[in-house]
Amino acid sequence: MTVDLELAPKVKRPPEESCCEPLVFPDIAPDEALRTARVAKALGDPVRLQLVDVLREHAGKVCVCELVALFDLSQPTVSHHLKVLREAGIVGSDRVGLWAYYHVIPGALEELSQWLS
Amino acid sequence: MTVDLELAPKVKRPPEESCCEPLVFPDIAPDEALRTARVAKALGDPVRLQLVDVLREHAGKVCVCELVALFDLSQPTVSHHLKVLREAGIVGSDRVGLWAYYHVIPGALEELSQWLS
DNA sequence: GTCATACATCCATATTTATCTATCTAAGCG
DNA sequence: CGCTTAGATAGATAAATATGGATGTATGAC
Repeated sequence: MTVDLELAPKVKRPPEESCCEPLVFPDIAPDEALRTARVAKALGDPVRLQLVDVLREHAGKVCVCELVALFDLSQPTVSHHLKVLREAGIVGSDRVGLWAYYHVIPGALEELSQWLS
Repeated sequence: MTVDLELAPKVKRPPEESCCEPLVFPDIAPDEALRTARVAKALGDPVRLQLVDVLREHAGKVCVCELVALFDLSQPTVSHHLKVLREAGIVGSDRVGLWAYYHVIPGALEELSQWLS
């Protein structure tokens, strides 16, 4: 994940005759694009999308062992997907004894959701 | 992108004593999860997100040369990103003479948007 | 016809990612 | 203390991805 958005300087425009509307720029701010894309990227895997789907309904009530049982994947792989979601700021976890309970962080999906609307 | 969702058979449950709510499943259907994740994945890059952002406002009015000028990226790289968006069913293109005009396909973001709400 | 232009495709490369096995850590139990 | 169990981490590997240079393919101008 590059932090540089690679946006060209806004002054640099092609001097050619217009083939289309000139001076077009994204409406979204570069840093918002970065944050929104990061969330979308984390959701861009069917396993992770389903994990979030489960956690939205059963926040704080489902331990990881239950999440692992949902998929035909190894425990470390599910743990990896949870880590990706954690690093994207989408989920958080609480440890209670031996078990870890994950939840969707409130508002974590808000920016993406807003942008889509 | 694996087509197999790796969902475990729903009958297989851990026989151990309950550490959490048993019999939890995603609310989302596996095929919908696959489609939604595919769209999210395509949006999971700041360049592509900004491309879609521009096309939402200037659909059919911006040629690729203008899109290339927006970023500090080569033309083949922008073309690659547009292809990813095309293959995800998010954008379409029309050629007019030498130029190609892209647009966001109506409803392409609907399923993801709905799921997020 | 030749030439230039806009865009796509091909090819190579460096980086990232998904997955597993093996291992580690922390907590609970005896 | 040792043993077990839940979960995270480490390491390895195969696959996917981002990027750019070179090339191909139309189209339009001449």
